[in-house]
Amino acid sequence: MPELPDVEMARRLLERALLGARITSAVGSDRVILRPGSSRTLSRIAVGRAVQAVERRGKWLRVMLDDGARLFSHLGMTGEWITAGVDEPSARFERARFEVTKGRSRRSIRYLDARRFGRLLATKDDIAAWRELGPDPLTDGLDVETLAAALGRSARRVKDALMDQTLVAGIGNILATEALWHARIDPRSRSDRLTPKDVGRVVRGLRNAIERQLTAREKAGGDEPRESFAVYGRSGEPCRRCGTSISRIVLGGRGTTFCAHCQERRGAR
DNA sequence: CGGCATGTTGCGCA
DNA sequence: TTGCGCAACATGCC
Repeated sequence: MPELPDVEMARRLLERALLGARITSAVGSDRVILRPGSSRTLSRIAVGRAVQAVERRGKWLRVMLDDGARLFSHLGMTGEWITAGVDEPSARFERARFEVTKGRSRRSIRYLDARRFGRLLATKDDIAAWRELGPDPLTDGLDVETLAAALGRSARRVKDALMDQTLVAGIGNILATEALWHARIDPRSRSDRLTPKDVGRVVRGLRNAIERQLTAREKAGGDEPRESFAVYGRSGEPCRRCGTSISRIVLGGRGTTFCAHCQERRGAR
């Protein structure tokens, strides 16, 4: 379930469970997810440590430990964190588990991941993927100047540029699709052909899409209600603005829906 | 059975 | 060098 809003929900859950807690056990049951580390690395770095902060940047989570070491979590396509009682049996697709104590209470925090595209890393320093992340729209804020500069440097399709984690962090296929619909810009537009006004609309489109997905999750408690999407997954349905049937194309191997009538193309191809 | 999937990386080609 | 398609990763679900 992972794009920025989902990862933010995961961050809040981990913060409630881990902040101020001490890790008494850490076990990973899947080398793919721990790669290039191992369950031994994970427990060696995490066990005995207290958690000082649970942060998110884009789709990455960073758990800061009291000796300066850190845990990084990326949810891939199907990753999920849950909390459980220490005696509860393993959940389906459970790949790693932490046990923590906070005051007198003991909790078990578990990482689930069906497809195993996610990552769980224990390191002494920040990893490259974290360092190379662009500004996060929620924690760093999104400003038109910065985005305009980033988009202006490349002739790529604007949708691909928005999903480039080094330009802006946390935008995936859903948010990019939704934001461009809100902005009324064709996803195939060249990113360097957007006017400053266009970039302003993209920024508002992103804020709008992020905000409504976060709210939808806060309300529903879990899954992303498809109801909260304006165009994503709605090919063939009428555009909510103009009624035109929503188109579906494939860009960079990803399904892309848009309204061919009210999302205008910038830059011919 | 076929098609699709919220992510990332690496390869080959133009 | 840049942009882009595509396969791979490993699996679930409709």
